[in-house]
Amino acid sequence: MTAEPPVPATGDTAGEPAQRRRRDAAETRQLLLDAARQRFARDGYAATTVRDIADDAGVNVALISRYFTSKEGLFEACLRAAGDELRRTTGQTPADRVPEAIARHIADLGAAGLSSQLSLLLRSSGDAGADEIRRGVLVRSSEQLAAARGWRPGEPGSEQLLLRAQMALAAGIGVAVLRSSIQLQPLSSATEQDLVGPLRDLVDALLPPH
Amino acid sequence: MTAEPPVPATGDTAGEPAQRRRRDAAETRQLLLDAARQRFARDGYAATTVRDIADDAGVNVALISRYFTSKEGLFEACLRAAGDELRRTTGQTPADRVPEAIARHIADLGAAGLSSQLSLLLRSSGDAGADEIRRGVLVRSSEQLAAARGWRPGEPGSEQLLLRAQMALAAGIGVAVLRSSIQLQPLSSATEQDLVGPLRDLVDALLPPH
DNA sequence: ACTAGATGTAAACGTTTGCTGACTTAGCCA
DNA sequence: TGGCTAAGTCAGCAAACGTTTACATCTAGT
Repeated sequence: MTAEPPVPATGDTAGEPAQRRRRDAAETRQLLLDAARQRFARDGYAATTVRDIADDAGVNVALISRYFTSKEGLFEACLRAAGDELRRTTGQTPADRVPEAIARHIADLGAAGLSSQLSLLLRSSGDAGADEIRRGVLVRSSEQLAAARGWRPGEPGSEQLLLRAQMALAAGIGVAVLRSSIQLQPLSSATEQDLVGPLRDLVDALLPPH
Repeated sequence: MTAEPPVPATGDTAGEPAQRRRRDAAETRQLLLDAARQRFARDGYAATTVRDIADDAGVNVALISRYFTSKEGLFEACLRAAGDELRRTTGQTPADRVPEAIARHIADLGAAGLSSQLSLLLRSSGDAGADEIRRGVLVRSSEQLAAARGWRPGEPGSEQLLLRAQMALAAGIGVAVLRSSIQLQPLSSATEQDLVGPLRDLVDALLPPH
């Protein structure tokens, strides 16, 4: 459904961040989105309750239904945000800088970290619509990654390259989850510097620079 | 009434021999275990209901509490079974055959497949005890994997090797999940032969044969 | 200043969840 | 056979879930 909540009238007094309104639909929406992304990424969809999210955001539960129609709608919004972020990374990164970019994503364990957006991508919601969004995000990201190493759609024999790009993506997501969600040591406490070397080896082995 | 040993120790899953006891605690336990492993791996812990599991196993719900105390107890039992299986693979495999072994695990997409046991390892239950078991399984498996490439506990500078082994494990689990749970194409329909090559490159890059 | 609509609140709805206790039935031995 | 115990069934509880409804309060435009 394209159920759009009452459009947050942010058009007024644009570019006025200093003046924080006490009632700001756009800000409330964003608070919910941030809280939900963290919860969904860390605990999974089913284990996360809408009351948890609302409490984290410091906001009333009913506003989830108001702004995102339902819990599923909120999850889909999180997926889209994570997909945009990921595509931005894999898209506008020079081919030889991909391992560093992935390492930066994975290493960022902060509360609002990019790592949680990676973990989000393998949390299933049980909702068919969300699954489709997630697949689309992953397909596009892996295609961008493969393209950076010479893959062209439909080219014979290039299926192998796409497969290898997807495995590299899977590896990155796996590392992100074992770090943030499972908290496996010493992987969990490794720094970005610790990760970038092995990741470079990994990516270069799967996708040889051409 | 033909006398039958009290515990037939049934090993088969589907094959229904004519002489199946109508009341067999050991078999019922195993039916529940198999059904639970599949459900937990595919849908996650929180999204799986005990009624779902019982229905899949063709067994009454109350028997879960009887045989496994609780839903969490059943999950922990699944985790232990998956851990034994994984440790058996990483443990008694020659160092240079590790990629093949991992590929075999990942490629097995059957209903009672080994792949689902890999996916199980990154499903969180929200239970502290289960999380500890999972961490233990992953730590031991990664140590075995690292040891096969020369890692020795406590040796200075070998932390790097363990880290790389955990990343290889993470990569394998990530691939398994994207294949079975997310169903990402073409990764999902790749055969064992398709996977073993890239996996060999991946493992060798992370853990150079010494 | 007044009002209409946007924004937020509180409480409850109906459903589903994991789990339990009392019950019935099958299997086995004396 | 009779009877005792293991194995399985059944109905239902209390809590938690997502969602909705009715209401209160703030903000913006006139």
